[in-house]
Amino acid sequence: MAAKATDRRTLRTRVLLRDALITLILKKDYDAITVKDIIDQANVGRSTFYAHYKSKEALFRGGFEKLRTLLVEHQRSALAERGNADARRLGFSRAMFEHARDHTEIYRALVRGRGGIVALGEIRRVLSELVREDLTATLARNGAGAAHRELVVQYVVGAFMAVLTWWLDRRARLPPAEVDALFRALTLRGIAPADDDAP
Amino acid sequence: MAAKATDRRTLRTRVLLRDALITLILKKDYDAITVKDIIDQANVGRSTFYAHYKSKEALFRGGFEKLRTLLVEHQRSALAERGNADARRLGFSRAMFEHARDHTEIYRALVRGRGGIVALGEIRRVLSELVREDLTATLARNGAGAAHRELVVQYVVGAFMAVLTWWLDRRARLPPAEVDALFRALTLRGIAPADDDAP
DNA sequence: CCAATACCGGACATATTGTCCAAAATCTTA
DNA sequence: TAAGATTTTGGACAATATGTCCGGTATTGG
Repeated sequence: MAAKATDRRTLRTRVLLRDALITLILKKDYDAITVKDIIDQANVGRSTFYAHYKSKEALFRGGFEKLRTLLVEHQRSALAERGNADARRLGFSRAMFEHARDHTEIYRALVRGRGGIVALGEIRRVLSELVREDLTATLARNGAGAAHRELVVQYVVGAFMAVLTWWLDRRARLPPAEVDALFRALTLRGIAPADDDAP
Repeated sequence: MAAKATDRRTLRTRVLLRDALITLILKKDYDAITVKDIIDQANVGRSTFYAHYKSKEALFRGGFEKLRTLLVEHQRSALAERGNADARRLGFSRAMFEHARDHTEIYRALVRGRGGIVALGEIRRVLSELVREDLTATLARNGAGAAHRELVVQYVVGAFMAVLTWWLDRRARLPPAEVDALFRALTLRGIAPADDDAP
């Protein structure tokens, strides 16, 4: 692996490779993309590619680092808020929807086909971390549901991923704020919220 | 493609191939399995494989058909039962967990790794219908959340699939009744259930 | 300026895919 | 049961992908 991440040549190469992969993903199925495609598109030598990434997947996965950082930040600031309890929960949700809306093209490309498996898996991994944090922070006091906390983590993340992909499939018509609100309501209070007798 | 599905040789070969794939899936990652692996395991000629299936995927999908039929039948009989109203809410849940437990081997083989995407996709499709019915039946009166009912469907199914796979990954240790109860509680009341003052 | 380092580019061994064939084995049915 | 139909075999085949390696060249940081 090319060690120093500060060398201009290193940075240049990595950007070229990532951009090339994104370009290709928008054009064809993730599975159909070969290392050769990538280095041709990026104008980079084959050995250079392997000097930076072990495989196509490694390159692909690396692209999610920024997203992870973004979501972690939002989660942290949400947890730090002093508002009502609900506002502190699920701090990643809103940011995630907004990020997806701001990069609809690439997200939609990511979600479809085989690449979606890797992409969604990666997002799922990041979100699981955050939800785990959330639960640890907010459920710390009542040891009640702590027994199967991991089940809850999977439940929440699974639900979120489903809503996210549904939303993307629907071309992200609903405003992020709205989907976010719906998701939060469902997650925090369930699908049968106080069967209010309101007409 | 070998035409006649009644020829003993044909049937024998297909069974051999499907069994071989299942055996291999239990041993290694779906992605890592090659056609060669399969025909070696099945003791079948390479050309024979391609006489029956276009690809590894085709074989995988075909093998899943049986499970799908089985699942639908199970759901039918579950729906036909006469229970009180509460029991019919999310009625698929309990039956699904029990069915999964009764066929743990196959489920785990299908669900694990990336090969599971295809299988889970089918299950997801079936469940979506059931949940849609559920919501239509129980939320019919209050037109409130009807606007984005499909979002709720995806939410519930996504959450359920996540719990199911988590449960399977954990070797289905928890009794079906217990997972079912947890899932229902989360879905109907949310993860922050009325912060009951109970100690 | 110059030593360090990253890139090139192409060769290389290896592996996988999917197709093809003629001969042998097996099946169906008359 | 015999014969005609069908399937399996086993290996050869081209095409393509992967991952490693090297000497030579270009760029960089100090």
